[in-house]
Amino acid sequence: METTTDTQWLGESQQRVWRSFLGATTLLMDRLDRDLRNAHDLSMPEYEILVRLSESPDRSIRMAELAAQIMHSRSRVTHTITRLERKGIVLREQAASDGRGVTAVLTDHGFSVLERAAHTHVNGVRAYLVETASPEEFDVLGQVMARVVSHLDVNGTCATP
Amino acid sequence: METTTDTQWLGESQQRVWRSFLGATTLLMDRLDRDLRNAHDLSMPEYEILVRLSESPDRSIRMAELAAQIMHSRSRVTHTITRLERKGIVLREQAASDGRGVTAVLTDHGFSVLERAAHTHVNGVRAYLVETASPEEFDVLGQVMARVVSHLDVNGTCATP
DNA sequence: AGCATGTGGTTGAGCGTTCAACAAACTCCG
DNA sequence: CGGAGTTTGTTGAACGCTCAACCACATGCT
Repeated sequence: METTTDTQWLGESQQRVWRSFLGATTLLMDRLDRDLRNAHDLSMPEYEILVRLSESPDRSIRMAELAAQIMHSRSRVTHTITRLERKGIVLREQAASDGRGVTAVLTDHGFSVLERAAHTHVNGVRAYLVETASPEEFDVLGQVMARVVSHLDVNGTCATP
Repeated sequence: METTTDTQWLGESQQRVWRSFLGATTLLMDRLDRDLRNAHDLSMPEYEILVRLSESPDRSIRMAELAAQIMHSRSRVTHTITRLERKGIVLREQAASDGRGVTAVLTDHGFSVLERAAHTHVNGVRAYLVETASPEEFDVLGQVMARVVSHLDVNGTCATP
């Protein structure tokens, strides 16, 4: 572990950046989530899943792959898919070729929910994030975030407790 | 609201940035939280509160002010402080001069918990975020995040449902 | 003073997440 | 083949957060 004094503390300005980052992500995620819920009865995690499914051949993805794509635990995806299934937005299918495999499939109803929700979401992302940065700044943001991901997402699989 | 077609979708590269951002924040927050919990039985939200209290005169802040600083709802802060109180890390005091006011106070024990936890947290922030960016990039990050906050945090008060 | 409105803080129910434990199916090597 | 070890997905309890309702005090208007 760490002894009592060998830590390199954050400087004044680094701290300011870090606190802005914390505040911004809190406000941003809360807001996007709330917007989606109010307008379409859909949470952000649910929305992310719909997006991935809709982009995939057959509108279906295996549970583990889905979890990896959105960086959620397998357990979390199980629960989320269960809720989505109850709403008739998604359904489960046995994966051919692997007895354990389960693939989530987007229903037609689910797709139409997504089509409507996407407007709300994208407008939010634009207004709350994209518009606050110049294209150059936005690129920098992307590069840094990508590095954070590849650094933290060892072996492409999220927290598997 | 929005009609069916007037939405300006995100371009290929904007989408990549946005997804990196989502993934990075998910992984980053999860990891910092887990590190703190494993080493010090403290969640990120709890830690944030301790930091603010420790920086404040008398190591005490009023509930609403605390909520505003860390961008959480008043209700959320109430719950978090209740848990911290049970752990003996914080205690509640009636605010003089306002019959309704309650201020949270950091106990000595709480302060010593914070002293130890800070190492873990700061090392994490450095390793997972600061080190992945050049100083210039990090500044850009800070500027953009600060703008997001001031844009979303109208009236300095978080989501008051 | 007296009533309306606003603010500070709490409460409890319900939802969503984590975590640890588990079962079933796959892999691979002796 | 057969059994150890891994991967996939689920489960249920415990925890944390949100939301709406609420009480108590404060403020402002007439």
